[in-house]
Amino acid sequence: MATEIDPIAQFRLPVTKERVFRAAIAVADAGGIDALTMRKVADELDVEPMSLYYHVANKAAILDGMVEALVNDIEDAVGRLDPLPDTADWKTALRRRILTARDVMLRHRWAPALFESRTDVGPATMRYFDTVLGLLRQGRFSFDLAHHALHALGSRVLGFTQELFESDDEQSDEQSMAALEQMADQLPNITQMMMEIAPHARNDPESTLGYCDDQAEFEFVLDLILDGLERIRDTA
Amino acid sequence: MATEIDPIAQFRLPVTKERVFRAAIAVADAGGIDALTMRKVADELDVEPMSLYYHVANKAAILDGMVEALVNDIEDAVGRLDPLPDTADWKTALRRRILTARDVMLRHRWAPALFESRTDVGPATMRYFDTVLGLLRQGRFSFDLAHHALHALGSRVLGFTQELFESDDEQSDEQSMAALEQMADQLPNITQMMMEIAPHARNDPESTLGYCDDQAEFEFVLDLILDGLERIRDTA
DNA sequence: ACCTGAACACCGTTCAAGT
DNA sequence: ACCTGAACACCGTTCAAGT
Repeated sequence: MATEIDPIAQFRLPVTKERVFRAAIAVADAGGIDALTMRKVADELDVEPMSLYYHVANKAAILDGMVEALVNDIEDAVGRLDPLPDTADWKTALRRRILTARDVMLRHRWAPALFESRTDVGPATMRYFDTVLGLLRQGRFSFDLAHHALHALGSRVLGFTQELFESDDEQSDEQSMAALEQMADQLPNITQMMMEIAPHARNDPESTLGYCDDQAEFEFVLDLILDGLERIRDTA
Repeated sequence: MATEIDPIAQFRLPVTKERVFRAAIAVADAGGIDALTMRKVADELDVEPMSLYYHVANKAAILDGMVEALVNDIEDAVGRLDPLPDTADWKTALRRRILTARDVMLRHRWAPALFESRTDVGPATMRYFDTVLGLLRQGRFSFDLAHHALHALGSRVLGFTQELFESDDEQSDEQSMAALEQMADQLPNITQMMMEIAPHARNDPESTLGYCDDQAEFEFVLDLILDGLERIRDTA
């Protein structure tokens, strides 16, 4: 039963679920999540759009698969880290894992919004949370407090927070700064804050709202939460 | 120059920006954010789809307007609360404001995802943050710490956290529970947690992952953050 | 088993035109 | 000033058919 072989198909890698997800990630990396269409993913794989439906049920399945693929990337990145000394405590291990997750996320700016839009949690994500839960348990957290901890960390455990003030690339910082100055009388506190903690930022188009360092803020809040959890553990 | 009057139009309210936003909110309340199309919003206003473009630039402007409308709803709800005694501290005031915001959010389940997807911050939202900043300043926070505090609270200041484990209505809890049991060997910690802190939940289809109380978790984490901030303020 | 072509229903939006 | 009809480009997806 020698199956006929498509003369073009034999010169390209066969389509698989995994390759569909990776192609989708490449499309999103290149053009943002709005550019992610079935037709573009198919293009990326050198295949007709309808072929995708042989491998995945629909677009939602691709979005779910992208999330799982990125969680696997995080787990791989954590695996490549130098092993921690036996003396390392839970906070060190968890903190390092979370900042590694953040490294992965920073390479896919569209990912946070995608993660938060999904409602189905896949097996890779489940295992990720199970591992984090294990770290907390090693840190002598009760299941009850560990459960609270997962809620407290939220998406931060995967290395991101969805910033409400995220500036998109369309609107320049000069523009938002100008809009802000126009409302100065209605925003007495924000205006004063801008002047006090970042007078230099008024002409610095590099920084988000003129004065935020996302990485520093991420770590500040992360430590606030980790320290708060530790304190609760030790006083309970 | 007596303008002709459309005999149908005179029996319906004139379309305005505000009415477009309110109609969009009604559509999303009824059918979720995916059901929000220009055509459905127009239907809601008893008007042709193309008429909307006379009042708003595009769909993105409607989404931005919906966010602003909800922020105004929050501010109104806060305004309707009994005034706090003069002795009330910053934490009481901020906590109450945030839980009031949450009440509004709970009436619009699609709103959290929408809020997080927007990148332009409108004037009402700006004023909201300015007010929160004012509360922190009254609590003797430096601008620097108050700024950190806004990051630490994140979307929580508007009454929501985007739960990664949010169960959608399609997939029943029995289903996710069954999927979880099937992976039990790969999820030793989660499995044990489920058995330990919520053995009763295994047959309780009412609770999210079987044992989470969202409101209680929200308040737990809120207090964790507020207390942590207060501690930093007092030791700085 | 794997891929494709044609077609459908639906979407946001443009443009020129109506009153 | 405010609203509309026709049309366009694009989307996810179905179905029957190809090799």
